[in-house]
Amino acid sequence: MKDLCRLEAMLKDKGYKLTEQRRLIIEVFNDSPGHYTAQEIFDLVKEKSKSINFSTIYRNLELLSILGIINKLYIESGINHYELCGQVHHHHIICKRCGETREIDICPCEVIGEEQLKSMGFKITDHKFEIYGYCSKCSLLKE
Amino acid sequence: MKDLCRLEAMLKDKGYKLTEQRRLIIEVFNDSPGHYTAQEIFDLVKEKSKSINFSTIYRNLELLSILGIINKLYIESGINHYELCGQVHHHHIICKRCGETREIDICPCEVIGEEQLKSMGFKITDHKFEIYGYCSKCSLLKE
DNA sequence: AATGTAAATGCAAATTATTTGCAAAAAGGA
DNA sequence: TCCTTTTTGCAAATAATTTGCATTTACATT
Repeated sequence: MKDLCRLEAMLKDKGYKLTEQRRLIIEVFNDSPGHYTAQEIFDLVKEKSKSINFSTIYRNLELLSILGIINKLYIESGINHYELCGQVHHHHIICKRCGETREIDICPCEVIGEEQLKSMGFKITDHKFEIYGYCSKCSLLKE
Repeated sequence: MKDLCRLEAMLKDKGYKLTEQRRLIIEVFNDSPGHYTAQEIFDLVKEKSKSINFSTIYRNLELLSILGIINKLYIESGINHYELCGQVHHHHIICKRCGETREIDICPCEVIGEEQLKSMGFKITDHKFEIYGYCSKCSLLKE
């Protein structure tokens, strides 16, 4: 809840107005951590008995991204997902047969030196590390 | 050149026909290694004075992906890139604004211990590591 | 509290990458 | 050459996202 206030303060600080819609979008992220698509946000806001337009959602996701409040992440299917910044960081190991997805907390960026990352000439915002293979059950079954 | 023949043989092997268009698409990858978007392939094929339809390109990229001849790279700009499989192992750093994609040869799996990978209980086959951010040009633009 | 103004919203239409249905054309074996 | 199956081109459909514009809203200032 205080988080919510902090985020709202951040908006005001930069001269953005605190609208009902904006509050509802932030609330989605705040209510339960995780990553959401624009569609999911649309549905969740609607559940709160408030209709919202997709263009409003996209415009605000863009804004929150730029302000560094949320992070746009790409998850394989071509649909963008968004998550609050500063959550517990993790990656995934995925079974190619059954699709089981498990979180792993090894992060390559912790292991790779800062300098090496900086030397790439990019302003790095995030990264994806996914390991694919067969889980214990499936590696028995497979072939 | 022999590579091209090998790929073409692979197609025939599986009962697919070897069309002019298919040969031209494979040639793009063969001519110079790298990753291409559908649009880039379209343009490159056109340069060879042969018109080709986008649906043909997409259908063939899909096919070549399934056959394990090329690799589909999902990148955050929303445009998919494709590259030949079996190139020197590398990963990518991708600009979220302009989509510029550069190869990096840091590989997390070399850095993370074998034992740690094994301890996950998966039979690991492959992995993906992508770093996202803004390239030098775009980090200036994006205020 | 009333007002003015810049910012934000909703709506509908545009855009962009990609996919699909279908008739016509081409590949490759018989 | 003929036949069957695959592939292509075309045009239209999707799906996610973006944009233009008139209307509405937030909120600082009277």
